[in-house]
Amino acid sequence: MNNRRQHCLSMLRICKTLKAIKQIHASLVTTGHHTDPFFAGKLLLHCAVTISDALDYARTLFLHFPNPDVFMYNTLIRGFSESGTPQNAIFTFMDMCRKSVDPPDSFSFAFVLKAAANYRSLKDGIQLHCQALRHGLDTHLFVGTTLISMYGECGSVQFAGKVFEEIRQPNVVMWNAIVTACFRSGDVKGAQKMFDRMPVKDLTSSNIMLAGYAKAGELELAKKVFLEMSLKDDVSWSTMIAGFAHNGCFDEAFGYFGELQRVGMKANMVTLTTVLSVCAQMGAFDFGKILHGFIEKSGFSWIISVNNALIDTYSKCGNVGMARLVFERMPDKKSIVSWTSMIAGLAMQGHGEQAIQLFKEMEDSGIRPDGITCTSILYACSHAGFIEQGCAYFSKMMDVYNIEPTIEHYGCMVDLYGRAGKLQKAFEFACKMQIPPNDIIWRTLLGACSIHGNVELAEHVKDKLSELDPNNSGDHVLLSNIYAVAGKWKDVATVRRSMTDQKIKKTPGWSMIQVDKFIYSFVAGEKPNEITKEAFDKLREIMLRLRVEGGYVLEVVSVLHDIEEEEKEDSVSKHSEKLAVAFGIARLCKGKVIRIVKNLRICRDCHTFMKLISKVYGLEIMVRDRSRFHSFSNGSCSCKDYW
DNA sequence: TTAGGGTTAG
Repeated sequence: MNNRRQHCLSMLRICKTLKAIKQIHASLVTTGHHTDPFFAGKLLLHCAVTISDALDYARTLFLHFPNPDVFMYNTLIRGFSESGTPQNAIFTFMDMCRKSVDPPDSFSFAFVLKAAANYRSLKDGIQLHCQALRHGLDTHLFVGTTLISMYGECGSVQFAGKVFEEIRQPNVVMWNAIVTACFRSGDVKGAQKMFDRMPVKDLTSSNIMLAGYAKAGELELAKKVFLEMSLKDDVSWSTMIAGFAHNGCFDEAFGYFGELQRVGMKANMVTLTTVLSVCAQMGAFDFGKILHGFIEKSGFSWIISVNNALIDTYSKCGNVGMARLVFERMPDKKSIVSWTSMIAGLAMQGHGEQAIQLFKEMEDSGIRPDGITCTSILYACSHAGFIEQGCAYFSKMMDVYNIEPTIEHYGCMVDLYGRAGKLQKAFEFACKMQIPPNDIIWRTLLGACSIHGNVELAEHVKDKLSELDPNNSGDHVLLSNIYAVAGKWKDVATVRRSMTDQKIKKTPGWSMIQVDKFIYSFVAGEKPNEITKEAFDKLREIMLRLRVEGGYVLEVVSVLHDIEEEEKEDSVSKHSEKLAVAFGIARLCKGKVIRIVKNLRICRDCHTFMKLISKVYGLEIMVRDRSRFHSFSNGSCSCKDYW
C-alpha cells in the first residue's frame, strides 16, 4: 500500500495537465483506489489547487465521492476561494456545516474567510466570524490573521482592530496583517501607530510600510522608511520602483533602478517587469532595448511575465515588430496576457485586421479570451472602423464566452458607433446599457460629436458630464472646440467664461523626444528658451519648405477663440508635437526614426503636417499620442486617417 | 511585502 501511495504521489508531482489528471484518475478507478480517502484527497488537491484549469473537474470528483472528509471539504473551499467564483467557497462551507460528520476546523475557516476577502463581502465575512466564534476558533492564530485580513480587504479597519486586540500574544504575521489591514482601509495613521507598537519588526514589516505608503501616495514617508532600513532586500527595491512609477514619478523610479544596480543588488523578475512597464508608459524605446539585452543575458527570458512586459513595452514604444518577435518566441508558454498584449499592440498601431487575425489564432489554439482580451479586440474594431465585426465580437463575448460586459466593453461600443459617425446609435446604446453610464462613456460620445460636428447632441451630452464630472477641463475645451468649428463664437465665449469663473484650467499639451541620451520636452505656451528657439527656427524653415513643395495649408479650426486668422495660425503652429519634430529634424542623424510621445491626442493639422514631412523630407516619424500610435512614412499614416 | 494585458478626453 505504501508503495502504491508513493507511486501515486510521484505521478501527481509530474502531472501538469487536466488530461494527465484524468489518466491518473482512470488508473485509480481500475484498481479500486478512487474511493480511498488518501488517494481521493491527493487527487482533489491537485485538481483544485495545483493545476490551473481543473477546478470544475475537482468539483465533479468531489460530488461523486460518498463521504468527503474535512480535508476534502477544505481543499475544495481552498480551490474556490482563489478562483473567479469565490462565492462557491462559501456554498461549499455551508454544505460542510450541514452535511459533514466532522465540524469545520481552523483550515476551513482560514480558506473560507479568504474567499469572503477576495470578493469583499463584509456581510459574509461577519457571518463567518460568528461561526468561528461559535466553534471557538476566532482567536486561533491562523483564523485570527485571516479574519484581520478579511476585514482589511472589506474596508472595515475597526472590526480588524477588535479581532487583533482579542489576541493575547499576536505573532509577527498577525502584526503585519493588522498593518496591512489599516493601509487597505486607507488608514495611514493607524498603520503608522501599529508599526510603532510592533515589538519585533522584520524586513517584511518594513516592506509592508514601504508599499502601503507608496500606494497611498505618501512617497516622502516611504523614502524615510527606506533610508532608515538597515537591511533591504530585492522586494524593498522593487517596491520603491513600483511605488514611484504608480505615482507617475518615472524619473525617480528609474533612479532607484540605477541605484539598485550600483549597490550590487540583483534585479528580480518583478523588478524587471516593473521597470519595463515604466519604459512602456514613457515610450522609452532605447532603454527598453537595453533592458531586453540584460534580460537575455541574465536568463530571465523564459519567464512568461517578463516576456509579457516586453511585448507591452515594445508595443507601447511603437515597435510592434519586436513585440511580435518576442510573442512568437514563446510558443507553448503564451498566457492570456501575452495574447491580449499582442492584440492590443496591433490595435494601437491601427493594424485592425491583424488584431482580428490574431484573435482567431488564439481561439483556434483553444485559448479562451477573458474580459480584457475582449476589450482589446473591441478597441481594435472601434479604432479601425470595423463596425460589424465589433458588434459580432460583443455578442460573441456574451453568448459564447459567457462574459458579462463591463463599463470598458460598453465604452468601446459607444466609441465604435460614435467614431464611425453613427451618433444616434451610439447615444441610444449608452442609454440602454445594463450598468449606468459613467463619465468616460459620455466623454467618448462628446469626442465623437467633436469629430463629426454635432453641436446639438454635444450640448446634451455635456449636461450629463456636468452632473458626473463638472470640473473636467478637457470636457469644457472639447465643447468649446465644437462651438468654434461651428462658428458659434458667443457660445465659445460662454464656455471660456465659465471655465475662468470655476477656475478650471486647460491642460497644456506637451511632447517628448529623445536625442542621444537626453529627453527633451516641449510644452505649449511655455517661455522661450535656447532649445525652443532652436526648434522654432527649424520649424519656420520646415513650414516654408512644406508650403512650397507639399502645398501645405494650416488647418486652424480647433482653436479656442474667435481671433484673427493670423493669430490662429500662430497658435496651431505652436503645438508641441510640431516643435518636437522640428527639433528632431535639427538634431537627429539622417535616417533615424523620429519618435515622439505626446500627452494629448494629435490634432488634425499636426497629423497633416507629419504626413507631409514624411514625404517631403523622406523621413519616418512615430507619434504616440494619448491613446495610440501614428506611424508616418511616405506621405501617409498607419491610422489611415481614422483615429 | 513587490510586477505584468483593457474604454474617453484636453
